[in-house]
Amino acid sequence: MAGRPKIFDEQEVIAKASNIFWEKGYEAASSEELLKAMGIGKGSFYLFFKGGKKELYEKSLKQYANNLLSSIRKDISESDNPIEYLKKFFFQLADTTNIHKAKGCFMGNALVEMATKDEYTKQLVAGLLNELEIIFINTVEKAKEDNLLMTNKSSKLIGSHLLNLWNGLNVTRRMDADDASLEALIKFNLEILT
Amino acid sequence: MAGRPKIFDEQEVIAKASNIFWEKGYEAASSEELLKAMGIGKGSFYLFFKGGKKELYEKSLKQYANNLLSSIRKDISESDNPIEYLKKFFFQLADTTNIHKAKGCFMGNALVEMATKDEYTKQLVAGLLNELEIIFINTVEKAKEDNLLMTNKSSKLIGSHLLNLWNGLNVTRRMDADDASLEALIKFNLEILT
DNA sequence: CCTATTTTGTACCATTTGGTACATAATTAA
DNA sequence: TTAATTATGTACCAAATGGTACAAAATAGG
Repeated sequence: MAGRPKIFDEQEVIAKASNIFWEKGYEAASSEELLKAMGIGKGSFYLFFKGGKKELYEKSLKQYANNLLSSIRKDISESDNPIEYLKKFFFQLADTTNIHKAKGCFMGNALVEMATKDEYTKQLVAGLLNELEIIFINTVEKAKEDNLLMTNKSSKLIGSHLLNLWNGLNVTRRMDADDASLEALIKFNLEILT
Repeated sequence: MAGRPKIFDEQEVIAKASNIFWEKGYEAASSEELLKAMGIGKGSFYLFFKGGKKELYEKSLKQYANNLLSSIRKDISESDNPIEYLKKFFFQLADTTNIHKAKGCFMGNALVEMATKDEYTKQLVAGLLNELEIIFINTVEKAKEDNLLMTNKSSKLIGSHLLNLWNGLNVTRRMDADDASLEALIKFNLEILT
């Protein structure tokens, strides 16, 4: 294989672009700052991302989501009490020291921005969030089987509740409520997991 | 008072601009389409909105929110069962025939878009959403006094839960879930009002 | 060492952006 | 009728946008 060698790794530059997109959203992230963050020039970028900014955005969302989902799946499968894991997962949203506090959920942000702007991307993001919901549902279902959880509510209902809680908290916490209020709110919404 | 007469009403043009901002967000709403929707030219616009697009956006948010809040307060004060009113208020979010289904909540959208972009506007919107929360809290509090509601949870907790539910549903329903699932989700989250 | 191949960096570009300048139109008060 | 005042419409503008063209650089194989 001849040719000048690439100076970047695709996954790495996508990860760097993700941070910009997550913080600023699609439109507000200029290609200039994206390129700067990625550390590559326009020549290379448009050679490897023929779809331009939109392609980069979609790949950012997919990669970020898949990493997150994989990480959660792994943690749950390794946990001896998945319900407790879920609780911690939500309580982290009340932690002010969390770096990502003001950024919300990358997928949720994208859903809001793309909902009226780009049907394809919206469906893509909706699918990713759906995968998170499925994780919730499966985790709850298995916990029931393992007698870790007693409830007459369906796993589907609880899973959809958890996803909606996730979506809501990622908006609500941007109102700068104090940690204690958020914690009480989360605790209340997780009583179903008791 | 001398001078050429105005051809527009400020509140009316703000309302028209609100529809564009609500649907597209701040950045994606171009001044061209805003002006077109408002039916006025640049000359008039920049004369009355010295702050330009940003001022228009903020006034749109304030006016929309104040109208909504006033309307809700009025409905509640006239209702003989405010708790039932609240339930209907939420169940409308599961109605597909609702015109605004895909648009989410104007304030929630703005909070997401402005959170990392403009601290002032973010605080403004957070304040407006807070007013909605206060309505929830006061309504619940009064319902308790009137024995319309029995619960050992604080009104503040329930109010914050309702606001978070509102925020969540306005994101979640953009995933195009079917009405029945959304209804079940809402029903579950409103059991506290039973 | 030369050639084919692949990547890189930069100069360039059309379009769109929000916003301004200013002449003109439409009023009222004197 | 005229002068002062206020609103309107349009021509214009600098800056920023995402994207393209292309020459130069860096490699591998022959």
